[in-house]
Amino acid sequence: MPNDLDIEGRPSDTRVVVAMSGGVDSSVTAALLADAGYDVVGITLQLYDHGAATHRKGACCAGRDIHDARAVAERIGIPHYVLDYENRFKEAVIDRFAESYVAGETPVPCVECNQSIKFRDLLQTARELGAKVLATGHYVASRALPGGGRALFRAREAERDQSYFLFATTRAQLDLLRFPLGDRTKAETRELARRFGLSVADKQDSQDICFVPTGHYAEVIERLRPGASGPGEIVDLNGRVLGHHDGIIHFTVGQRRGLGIATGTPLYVVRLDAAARRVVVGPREALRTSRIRLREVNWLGDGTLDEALANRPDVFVKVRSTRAPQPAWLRSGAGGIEVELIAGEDGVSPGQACAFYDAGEGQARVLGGGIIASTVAVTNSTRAGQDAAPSASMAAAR
RNA sequence: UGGGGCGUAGCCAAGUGGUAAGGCAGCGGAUUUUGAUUCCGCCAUUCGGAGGUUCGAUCCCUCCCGCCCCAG
Repeated sequence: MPNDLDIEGRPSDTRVVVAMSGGVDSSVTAALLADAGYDVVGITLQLYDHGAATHRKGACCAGRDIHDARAVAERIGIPHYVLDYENRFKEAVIDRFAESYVAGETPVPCVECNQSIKFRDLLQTARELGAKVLATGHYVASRALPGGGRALFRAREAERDQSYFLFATTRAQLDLLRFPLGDRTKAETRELARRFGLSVADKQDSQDICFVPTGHYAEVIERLRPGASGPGEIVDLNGRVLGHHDGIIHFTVGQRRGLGIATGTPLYVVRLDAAARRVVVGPREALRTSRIRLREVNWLGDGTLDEALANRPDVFVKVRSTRAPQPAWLRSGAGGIEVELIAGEDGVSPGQACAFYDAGEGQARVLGGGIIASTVAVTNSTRAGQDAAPSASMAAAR
């Protein structure tokens, strides 16, 4: 009979590696599993230089956090290892992050980190250590499917749900991953932390990009790619020059602040033209997007992606982490997989994630998702350059 | 150097004898395991300058400075 991690055998015979960041969530995850009798091994990844980030509250996996993770492991009596993943983290996450910005996109480093660092590299390490599965403190639910395999669902507490950052998890990875906190609330987690006597019980939630200690991500990019993003023009939808900026990397679609241009009405970044080093701005209405083209699509629903697409399925999508899933159609278009947003969304940026769900509320099943390659405005007559391979937007900019 | 108009925060702008609206920009905070958005707060002891009238002037008068228009 399978135990509560859906694995055959007794907990004590089941080795589980827990990815411990030093925060409350992963600490409680480890404590919970240890308490249930599993053979738990804690692993903390050192992901980046901790010199700069040591004093940063809420940062993950540098100095202070490693310390906290170690203390928790000691407290709950499990072995704990710290692995140096700095190089691979830099290559897989930080460098890509910089490249994405330089290319005029806005990346989601957490997606990349989960996908390659945690669920590929660390998972493999866990297997090598004899673990049946890798558990993390993510707020997302994973359940065994009747016919075999597992499915991913949004967390019980919708505001806490982290499925947006996990859409790229493959089925194979899903089989080897467990998320014990998916059906718990944050309040419960903290309560458990107190009950287990963990020092991190009241530790502040992490936020912002973990490897950007100052909160100024552009500084990091500038250091990694000196001069890659030079100054350029800020133009309106008709190409009229309204001002100048010192680097496209400082902006993202939908952004209002930082433009420094005072017309009587608010201006937002409508799109970025990396080749021409231009920031195109317009009124809020110009932010409305009705269609999104995706790349790197991962399908987690029943059947194959092609089978699903054949039916032009009704789905719900999230194009940002902080909003409830919105109704959409999924289909195969000229340029690949496309998402038609029924109600439209504002400020959708290439490089961001688009996660699919089977419902707009509750613990919807995660059907996968993709990276936003380009967007099409609601009224595309005025904005030919918006739907865009780089060549098209360059042509439109002239 | 004839006539007319205007000069209020970084930009735009209301007020016009009773003690400086608003928008944009900017700054700070809240929210947020991505970027944004959004929300909240702050932002002219002072109205081109100097005098005068008045209990009291951004508002009335005089002069000066600057800008704009028309110009027979």
